Amino acid sequence: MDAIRFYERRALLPKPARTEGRFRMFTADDVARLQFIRQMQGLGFSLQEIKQLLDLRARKVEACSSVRELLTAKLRAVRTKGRELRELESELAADLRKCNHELSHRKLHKPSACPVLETGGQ
Amino acid sequence: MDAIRFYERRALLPKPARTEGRFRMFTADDVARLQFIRQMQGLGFSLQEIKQLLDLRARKVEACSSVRELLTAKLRAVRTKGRELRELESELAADLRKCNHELSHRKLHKPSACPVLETGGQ
DNA sequence: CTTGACTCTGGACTATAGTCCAGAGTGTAT
DNA sequence: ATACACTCTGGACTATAGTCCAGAGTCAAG
Repeated sequence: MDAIRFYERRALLPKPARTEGRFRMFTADDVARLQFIRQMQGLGFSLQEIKQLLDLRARKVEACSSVRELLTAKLRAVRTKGRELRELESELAADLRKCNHELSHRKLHKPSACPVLETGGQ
Repeated sequence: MDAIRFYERRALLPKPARTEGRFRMFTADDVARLQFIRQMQGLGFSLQEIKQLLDLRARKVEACSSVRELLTAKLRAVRTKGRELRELESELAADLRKCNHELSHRKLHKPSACPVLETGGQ
């Protein structure tokens, strides 16, 4: 819950309506926003960047071209990240196949050998 | 350069050989290691996690099955991240197409409208 | 062999993204 | 009505991932 107040202070979440006793009342929209924040964080965006993205979607701005630029930049970054992630994935998957294969033939060979560790995986 | 000394202290890079005057001498292997660290960081792994991965490749461990488990976990995480990233990418790409399209027809319509901002992009 | 650019050290400092806390107040189940 | 769990606040603290610094030393070119 402390994180929510933190996001509120950083203006990633709007100041919520309160009960008579000053307790925050969250809307479904707040929840969706929070989920968006968490997802973007998981993808490696900073709170500052996430705020920019959120602001893009909320603000009534005239500067469509600046929106366009930010989106283009984000998209490029996301594509690069995705490519790298796919490479890492196939490396890890290959390591894992080797490891599993070795494991299933374990008793036939010297038992301390691990093919992933031997080769360094790449 | 400060970061390198930091990684060294955190044992992500090995203690390098020194010149007579105590200057570090880096090997090609050190450079590759550093590149690996930077790439993994870009993919959202913490230094601690990266250290684990590096240790896996360096240590002569008998516990191949624990290696297997760590790889499996990493792979699952990487796949999920990749899926999310692809979703975000197509969202951003769609927003961008809308934005570009609107831009090219700008003068025919009300000039302050931005389709990305109007719809919220999803 | 001097000079200027670089590196050495430990320690202090920074930004980010929170968590933890005490003391006070609130909401609700019984 | 009271107990108990939860929330409120600002401020202090934490972990991560570094950067910046002063004072000392080193390397390489001229």
